[in-house]
Amino acid sequence: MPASKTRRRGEHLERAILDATWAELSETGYSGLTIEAVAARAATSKTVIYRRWPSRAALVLAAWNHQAPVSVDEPDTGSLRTDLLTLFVTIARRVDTMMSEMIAGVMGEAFRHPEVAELLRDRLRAAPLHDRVQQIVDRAARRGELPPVRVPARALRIPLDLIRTEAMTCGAPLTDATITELVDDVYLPMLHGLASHPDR
Amino acid sequence: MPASKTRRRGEHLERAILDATWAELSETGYSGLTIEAVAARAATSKTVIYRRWPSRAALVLAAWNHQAPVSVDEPDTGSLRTDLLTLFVTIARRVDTMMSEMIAGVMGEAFRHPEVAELLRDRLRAAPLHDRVQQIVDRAARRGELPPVRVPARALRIPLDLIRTEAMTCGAPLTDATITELVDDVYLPMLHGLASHPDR
DNA sequence: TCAATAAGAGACGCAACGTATCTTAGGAGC
DNA sequence: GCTCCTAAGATACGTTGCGTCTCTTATTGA
Repeated sequence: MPASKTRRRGEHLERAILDATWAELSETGYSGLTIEAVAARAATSKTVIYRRWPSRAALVLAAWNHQAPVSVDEPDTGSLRTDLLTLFVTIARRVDTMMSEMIAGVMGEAFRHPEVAELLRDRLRAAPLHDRVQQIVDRAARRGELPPVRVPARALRIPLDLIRTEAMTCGAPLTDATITELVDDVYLPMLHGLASHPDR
Repeated sequence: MPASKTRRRGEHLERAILDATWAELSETGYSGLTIEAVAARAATSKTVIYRRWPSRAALVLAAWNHQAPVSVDEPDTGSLRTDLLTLFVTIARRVDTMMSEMIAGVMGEAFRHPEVAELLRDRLRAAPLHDRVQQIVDRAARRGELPPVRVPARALRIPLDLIRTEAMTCGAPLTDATITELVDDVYLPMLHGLASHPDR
């Protein structure tokens, strides 16, 4: 492409590449994503991309982090169970097919590139959604639905873990029935167990 | 390779290919696995493999299923908690790094090949380990540690799901601390919750 | 014994990899 | 405003593995 456009640099260029990566992901998925296609879409060249990110997985992770997380307000629905269902549905909507395939792909490469593994781990652990659970539990305690508990960090992560696992093994969005199952057969019992046998 | 060896066929040949696949998986992992290398190791040619399996993922799944599952006896340790810890450790030992990377790889391809997705789903759901949980719970009920419960199918799958998720995001075998966390902060509370608030 | 079938060898065009080289634009410092 | 110097961008390269194809030859079972 001759000089009709001015040459981009730094921050600006980087954003363009990450946006192009995200667009490619949406269109062709992780397995179909090629550095060459990203370069073409961003109207730059492979070299520029390789200068910044050492692997496809690193690029994709950067693009993922670059995507502004849509903030969601979690309303008080008046009961612990419906609060949880709402939360699970919110998470499930976010972990769609493209997302799952991307995570599977990045996971696969994480075994070869330790630095990717670390980035991925951080990404999955830092999810702001985890805090929501404690808020929901606190509300339930205030209502008297549950004795007050401090939910362990591990238990806070479970909703996202379960939904991700399910989405990845099904290769399709979660059905309402599955979500109800996760809440009624797993998570709600777990919270009741935690609350009524504290510590142990 | 000229005809020093007699030409293999059918069943016999198939086993040789699946064994070669498993060996390649162990050595180079899923991401490094190539059909050409498998063919070379099995002393056959690509054509023969492509005639039987449409994709790398399908071949790997077949090799996985072909691996004879090591049968493990699950002893009665005298308490629900230690029974569970023993079970979790058994599962975790089985889901080692190679296994996790393989599953991640197959999952990635499952999104493109629906028939692979189905095979994978079957493989993950049919795990004989699921039944163990109900046995352990029944024993605990007999001891009086827990009211008797019928654990829902979804809840039976949780141990394997959690361990797999953890192994895949860590890229390393689970530590004892993690296993203890999964039992104490998640699964044991869940069972107590299920047992003391049946149905709901 | 002979035909049908499947194994095995190899060549193919293709796509993307990751690297290396070179030119040129644009920003910083003076 | 001029000049460096850095980074952008283009392109070409060898490599690897893909998946398909064609052709020969061994084996089997009727």
